[in-house]
Amino acid sequence: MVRERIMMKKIDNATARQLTFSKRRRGLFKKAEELSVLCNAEIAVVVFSATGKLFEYSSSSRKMREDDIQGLNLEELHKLEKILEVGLSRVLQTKEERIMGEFATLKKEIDQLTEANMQLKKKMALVSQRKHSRVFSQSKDSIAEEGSVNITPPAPPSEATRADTSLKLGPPFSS
Amino acid sequence: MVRERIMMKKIDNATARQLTFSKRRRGLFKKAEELSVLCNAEIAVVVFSATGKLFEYSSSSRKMREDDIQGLNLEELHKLEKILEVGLSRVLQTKEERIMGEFATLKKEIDQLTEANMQLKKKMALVSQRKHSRVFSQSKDSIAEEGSVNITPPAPPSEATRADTSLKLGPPFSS
DNA sequence: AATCCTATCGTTAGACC
DNA sequence: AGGTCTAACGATAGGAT
Repeated sequence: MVRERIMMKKIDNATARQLTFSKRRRGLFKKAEELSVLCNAEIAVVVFSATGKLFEYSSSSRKMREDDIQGLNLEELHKLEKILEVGLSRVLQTKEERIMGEFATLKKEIDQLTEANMQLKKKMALVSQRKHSRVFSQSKDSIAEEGSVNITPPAPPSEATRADTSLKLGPPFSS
Repeated sequence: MVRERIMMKKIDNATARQLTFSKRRRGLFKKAEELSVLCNAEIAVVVFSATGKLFEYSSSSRKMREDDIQGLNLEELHKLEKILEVGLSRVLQTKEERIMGEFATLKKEIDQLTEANMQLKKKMALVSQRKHSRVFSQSKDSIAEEGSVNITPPAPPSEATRADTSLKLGPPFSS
């Protein structure tokens, strides 16, 4: 078991690559932590895996503190501003698209359920009629009974929906 | 020269600390680069030194690429959005303050120069008078001569100035 | 996928330039 | 400040669990 020198190129074997990613990511975060402690520096590290998962390290509980930014000159501020602007706009745009996608999925689901509900109502009406012929009259208004599927139609998605990307989100939808 | 084990706390000696900061920062960026290459990951590292200087590494020429963000779920997007929002607002605010400070400094300088200029004009007028008494008449309109200090008064800073923080910046002012 | 193990590689403290 | 050198420390590939 001779340890071989690592070539600096993408690891071919997917399993080995994933393992290395996990190990070296921890190593990187540790190095960042050490640098931050030893030299009193403020550090943020953002890692996107090839599969798109986000990993993040920040030396001071995920924030760019007042103090850290104070010392920067205008050139540095300008540079950082641009980085953050691009990042934020990308994130906002992706988030909006994602939300729209979720809306579309939900709407589809609702349509399908609504359709299913209608079918059930029809069936129910038929059963009700047959019952009626054998026994006696029931009110036609109270079609919905215990155990039936009944859905309140949602408000139709308006133009305004699209603009609001800062919704208070509940537990995340899985992607 | 026995190398001692490093204690994980802030290095007391300022010189040694600076040296370690420089070395380990390079090391950290190298590790980030390696991880990015080996595992096809997208990585950004932001380091603020204790003195406030900014150092930045990004695996793909300072950008959060479309692809990196695409894979994130809503929770991750929300998280990243918040990080970037806070960072950006801090940066923008600091930049604005910095620019306002620079404006104040420049205005002060201008006031001083204007004052100096007035004094020089007075002196010039006196010299001119004395010359006149010894030689002969000069037009009183052409007070400004080669070698004299003359400043065009700037437009007074308006309210509008404060709002514009996205000025096209030239070479940075030193801080 | 995370953790342990360990031989080995890579990083870096300390010294000098 | 920055680069070089080197011994030793720390990270990690490969393997096992």
